[in-house]
Amino acid sequence: MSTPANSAETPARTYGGRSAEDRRTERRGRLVAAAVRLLAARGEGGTTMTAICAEAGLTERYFYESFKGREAALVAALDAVADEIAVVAVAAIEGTEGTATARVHAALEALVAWVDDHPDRAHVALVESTAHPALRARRRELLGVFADLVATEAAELYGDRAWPADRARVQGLLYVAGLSELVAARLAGEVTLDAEQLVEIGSESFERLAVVTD
Amino acid sequence: MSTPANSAETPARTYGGRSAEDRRTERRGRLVAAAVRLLAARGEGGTTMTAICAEAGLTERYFYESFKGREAALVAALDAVADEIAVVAVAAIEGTEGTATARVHAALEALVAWVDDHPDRAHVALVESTAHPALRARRRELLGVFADLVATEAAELYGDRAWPADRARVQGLLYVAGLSELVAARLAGEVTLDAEQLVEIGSESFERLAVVTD
DNA sequence: ACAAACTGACATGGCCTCCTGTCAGATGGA
DNA sequence: TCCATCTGACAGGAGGCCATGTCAGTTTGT
Repeated sequence: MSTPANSAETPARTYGGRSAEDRRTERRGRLVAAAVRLLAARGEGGTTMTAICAEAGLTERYFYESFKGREAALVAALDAVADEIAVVAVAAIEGTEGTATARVHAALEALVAWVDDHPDRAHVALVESTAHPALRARRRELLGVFADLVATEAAELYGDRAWPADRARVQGLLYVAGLSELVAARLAGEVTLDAEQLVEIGSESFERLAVVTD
Repeated sequence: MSTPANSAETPARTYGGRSAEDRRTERRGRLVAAAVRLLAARGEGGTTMTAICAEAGLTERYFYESFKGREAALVAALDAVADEIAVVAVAAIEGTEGTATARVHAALEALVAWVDDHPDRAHVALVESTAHPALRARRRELLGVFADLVATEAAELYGDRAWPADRARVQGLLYVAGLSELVAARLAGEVTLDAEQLVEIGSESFERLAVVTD
């Protein structure tokens, strides 16, 4: 009972001028960043625990400090990239005033610009996210989130002229999935479109799908 | 020079009443079928060479008789399933008379029915096809083929009211990819739609995307 | 200065996979 | 009948990864 507070569980000492928790999260960040780089460079199959540790400059012990296993690290890497994308998309939509068309346009411009600026991370989000069961599960969730986002925006932008509510999520999923495949194909060089054309096609398709015509 | 024809390379003897080539292709077929079953049941990671051989009731030697390695077998399995789908789609389109809308409807009905009748094979085509680099490459090719098919149909069905030619392939890709993700989501139970609703959404989306409105 | 906590390098065991090789038994043609 | 071909079962090495454990050296607080 000499030392009072958190004793056994977290001896909690400062090291290198930083708290235990600080160091711990910094190591986790390095591991996640390393996993993202490896996913981009070597694919899911090459992103082994050993490789992640080597890339991060950390030893295996610290890997298990932050992750239960390889799978958890892969999912964390995907989450990190997905968060970036969500931030970019939401910021563009919320930061733009004007007509519905203009806001959709702005969101797509921001997304395409991000992909062009970060092709490696985009590859992780669009391609490697399908390579492992755990990643696929997470990708499905993320697709659903974006589909809901799209559906919500459609309702907000177009009002009663948008999808009927019961179909919004489904239509949103079709749109989001189709667009992401198109972006992935462009990223892989299989489709040659400049950013402007891609944005144009994306927003035009969105309007055609979202707005009820009859 | 006593025995004349094909000597060293292909001793070519009948066994079990069947020619050498006959037996060889039958074994290959068993291996491919086994690979498809394993892809559906255990996923790409569980579809090892050893497992394929065990499932097919053949030994490793016969595996290498037909395939250069595991990858080749995986691709062959995907091809087998993709061929089925293409046959179903083409047959439905070509076998239906009537309006453009009716033909699109018929094609989607046939595809959805096939998915419902063969959920395992559908899972291989829609989900596991993204699990391995070699499979992804093949999947991309197949998506392109279906996108072109869709683009061609759009032009044939809707004439000048369809996509402009330079965008047809791209728009087709967006549609095909979006639809396949939607079908996959339904297959996974994440989206509850009966076959009729799915067909309706699919054909409606197709018309909205394909037909120029302005 | 000294003990406790922290860090990094390394090694070991267990497991599974790919792939090759060997060997006995079954089948077909001369 | 006899030999060549075909078939199936199995063994085993090489290689990779996961997960854990050990150990010397460094930093911190007392």
